[in-house]
Amino acid sequence: MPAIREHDIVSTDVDDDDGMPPLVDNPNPSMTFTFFTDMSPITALSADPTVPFETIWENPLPAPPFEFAEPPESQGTFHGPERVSHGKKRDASYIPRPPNAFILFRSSFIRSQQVPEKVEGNHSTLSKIIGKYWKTLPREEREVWEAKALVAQAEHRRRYPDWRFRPGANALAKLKVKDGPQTPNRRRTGQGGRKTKADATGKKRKSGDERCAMIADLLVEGKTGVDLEDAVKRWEDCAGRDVDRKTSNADGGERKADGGGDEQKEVALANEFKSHEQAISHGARDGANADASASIRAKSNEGCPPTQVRAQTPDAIPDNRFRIPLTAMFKRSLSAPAAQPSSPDQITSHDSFDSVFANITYDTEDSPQRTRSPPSFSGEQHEDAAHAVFSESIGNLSPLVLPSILREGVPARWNDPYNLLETSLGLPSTNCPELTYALDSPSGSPVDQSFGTYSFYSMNHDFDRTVPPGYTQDTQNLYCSPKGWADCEPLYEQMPIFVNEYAEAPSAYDWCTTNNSMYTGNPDVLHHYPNDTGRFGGHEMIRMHTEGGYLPTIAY
DNA sequence: ATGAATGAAAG
DNA sequence: CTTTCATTCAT
Repeated sequence: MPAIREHDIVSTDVDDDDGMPPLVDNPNPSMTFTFFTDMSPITALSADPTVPFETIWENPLPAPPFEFAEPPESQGTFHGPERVSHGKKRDASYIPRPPNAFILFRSSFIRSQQVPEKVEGNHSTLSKIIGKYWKTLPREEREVWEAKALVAQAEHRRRYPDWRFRPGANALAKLKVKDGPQTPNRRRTGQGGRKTKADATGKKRKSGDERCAMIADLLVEGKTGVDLEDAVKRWEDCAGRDVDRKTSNADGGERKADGGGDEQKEVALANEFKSHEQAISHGARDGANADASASIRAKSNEGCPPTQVRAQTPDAIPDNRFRIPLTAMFKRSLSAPAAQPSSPDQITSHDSFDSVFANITYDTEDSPQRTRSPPSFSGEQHEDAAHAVFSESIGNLSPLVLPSILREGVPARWNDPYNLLETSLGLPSTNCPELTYALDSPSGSPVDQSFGTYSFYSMNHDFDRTVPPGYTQDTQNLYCSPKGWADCEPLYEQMPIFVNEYAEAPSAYDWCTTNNSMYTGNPDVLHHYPNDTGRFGGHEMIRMHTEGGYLPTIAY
């Protein structure tokens, strides 16, 4: 029994059924809101506390390429605290951290068993491979995982409102339990601490890294399973030959900081092998990795590619430099006091709505300037204001959704955080912080239930979320383009309406304005039609019709 | 302020 | 052990 637990607060009250924190009397209120009578609870899916937290990201629906197809036997199984995370014996009531995007990705990847055990069974090595693979993910694809992480985080907050991350607590407990010497407080020994594997590992480790890179590249090319195994085998043959050749030369046994020739040679070798493999079979995966030209020179000797340098899997996708991660966009510390301490069990759709209403503020306090993230956005202030709203929305209301998935050939959507199209609302600019979400959906069923109408309405269309950082308004054409800031006026709505990763792009949106004007349109263009009157009590209304979409695994 | 440390999954 | 990321802790 650990002396210190991270969640000690949670245990203040235990008389409830599900071990949830005390039911705080939920005041909700003070703000008047209007709802549609036909709105169904959007909480339906996640209100059940018996559902493992992990279900948030354990969505069994296959939807490549954004989700890995998993072997049948593993589907529907949960992996998480309830199942004893990973051999780590912990207090039954221990609350793990919510997973981040990468962890989710990694879990899914491993569960998908795309890399055969024979190829690599060591999880440390797998982490390396997956880490490299992760870096090659196109932005849209990574956003999916970031969004999942957001959802997971939101759900985590919902289930454990009082939980906070306490790095020190566990460490202290450890020290206490093991009063022993305890390895020098050096964690993350990275390279410094214990690289005593100098000798025999000298060559091994290096080629091991190279192997990881190679496997990652093969994955990028779309190779999995047996194909991957074969390709790896071929590479190992070639690499082995080359390594032998190299070791015969001379090697003091230096690695690390070696930046010099050997590493580069190996990289070159790997690169050319990659192109060689590409020649053998074209990768089916998307991305900017299509480089068939290099594959022409596949005149291999003994099945091994000739020596030649070639660009490898990029360490970082250029685009990512200018991209605001969803996790940053919706960032709000879990530890930040819940603006609305309502009990999870009490969360109903209306409660959710209320909480949303009641907590929308322009609090710029918790918006940490991303000092290092995006290089230079002159529109940070705007974004900050927007960020506050987003944060609250995510934190209390929750992501109804996951970020839009920009599929191949699918134009940017009006509500895509990074792609503004014609979204001018042409509405009066009255400032009114209230904001509401709602979801018309068949209530109840989990995961793969299609949802009919997805509604979003706000009492204010002018919350400062009009132009995302890096975008500027084109007053002529009424759209924003990534130029700069200049004189942006709040003519555009940027609403974080997300759809879960399995949802198709909405077929149409429509919304009603205070003028009882109705807008409708496709994801890329919205049209106006004025026939719907008086329906929404004078509030801003956006309704999104979707087809073939699914409810998010979790909703509030 | 900013870097270091922690821990989330996994076996 | 090993990854990335989010968060907290310490300087």
